[in-house]
Amino acid sequence: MTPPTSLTPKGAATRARIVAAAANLVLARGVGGTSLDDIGAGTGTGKGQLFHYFPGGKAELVRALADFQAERVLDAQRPWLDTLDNWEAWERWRDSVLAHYGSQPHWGCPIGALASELAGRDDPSHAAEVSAHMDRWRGYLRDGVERMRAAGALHNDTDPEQLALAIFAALHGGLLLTQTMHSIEPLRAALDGALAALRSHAA
Amino acid sequence: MTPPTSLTPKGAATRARIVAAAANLVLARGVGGTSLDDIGAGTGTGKGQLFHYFPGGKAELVRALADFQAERVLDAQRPWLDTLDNWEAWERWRDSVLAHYGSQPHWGCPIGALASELAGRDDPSHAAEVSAHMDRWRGYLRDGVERMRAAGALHNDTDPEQLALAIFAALHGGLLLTQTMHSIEPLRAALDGALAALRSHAA
DNA sequence: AGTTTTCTGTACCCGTCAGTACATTCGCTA
DNA sequence: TAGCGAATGTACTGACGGGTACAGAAAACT
Repeated sequence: MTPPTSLTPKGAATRARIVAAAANLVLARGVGGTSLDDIGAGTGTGKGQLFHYFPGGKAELVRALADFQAERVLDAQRPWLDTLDNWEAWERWRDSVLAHYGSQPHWGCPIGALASELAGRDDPSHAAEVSAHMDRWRGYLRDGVERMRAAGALHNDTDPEQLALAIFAALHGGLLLTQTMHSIEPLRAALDGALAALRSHAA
Repeated sequence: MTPPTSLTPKGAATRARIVAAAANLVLARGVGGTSLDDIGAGTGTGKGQLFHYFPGGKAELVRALADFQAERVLDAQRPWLDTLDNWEAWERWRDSVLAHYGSQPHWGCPIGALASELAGRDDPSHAAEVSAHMDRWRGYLRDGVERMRAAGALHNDTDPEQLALAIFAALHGGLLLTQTMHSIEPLRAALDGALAALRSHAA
């Protein structure tokens, strides 16, 4: 399950190279559309290395990909995501999301697409690990709504869980549509709509 | 490309049986996760029939599936979807969407999941045909927003295209989350949020 | 230097799956 | 009842892809 007991600097570099390249390939063509040979060709490596660094095979590689992409995506939203407690911060958060996904080499969300493709596959635990990232992400939004309410910016009867769910859904729906429409516009519209919904609860 | 020059009633029934069963299998496990043998087993048929009725192979079958599911999904939203011109109609529409997806044998949206899985695959025209269904669906929502504005229920500076995009994104994001959370709640929250955004443009 | 461990490359195995070939049965019409 | 096309069943093929075996190169450690 775990890579060899220790990694030399060279080994760590190779492993990182594989993850980064595989992440982009999978984002572009999906897990099912990306073979281990593709990944090897994209990194100048072969199956030897792949199974050396990911003894669990493709499943373990995909797990590593999910972790990698989750960090990348969440980092792009910081520091706003962590401190959502005023209207200005929400706007900034929206801008950072738009900027991040607009600069990606491909449309769509690495985590969302992964979660969707893996849902209802053979291994439920596999899908669960990916959706755990989704839950964490959604949790940040819920905390933000909660902070807004605590600060008196939102009505007291606002349900942070529900509202965060709505914002999170809008975000991912917008990302799904960027995939099919090949444009950033749906994401912008979706986030504007989500913030309008948030504002409709203003105290 | 087209099935044999003519179909007997028996043949038409078999074809329909294949489409219906395949639709559910693909909804549950995705295109990549469903083999032609699976479909055969699920309908008591074999590859003989599959290629008899869909000479274009899996690609043609998937196209038929998309058409089938699109009609099914849009029909479930009628008549509200066609006549969105007052607040009550939007509420009814929301209810019909919730009822439909709540009664499905599996979570998620057949069209949305298909569009996401096919985006960035080998055949772009294949993905385009699926997303054409998405565009049509979105068009109904845009017309509804347009009607609301024409009726004076929304501010005149409201952009129906943008607003419909936001509502459509919320819908599909909610559906994506039903897949990962195995609950209808995210869809309900997403639609409530979308309608709140719509109401924020009330005249 | 020598030994051990990590790193890298290649060739192979085996299951799965889309697609094909072809034989057989069914159902209609003459 | 003969014949024709549609409908069905089965066995096969060829490619692809995940995974394994194993051998050689490169470091690290003593």
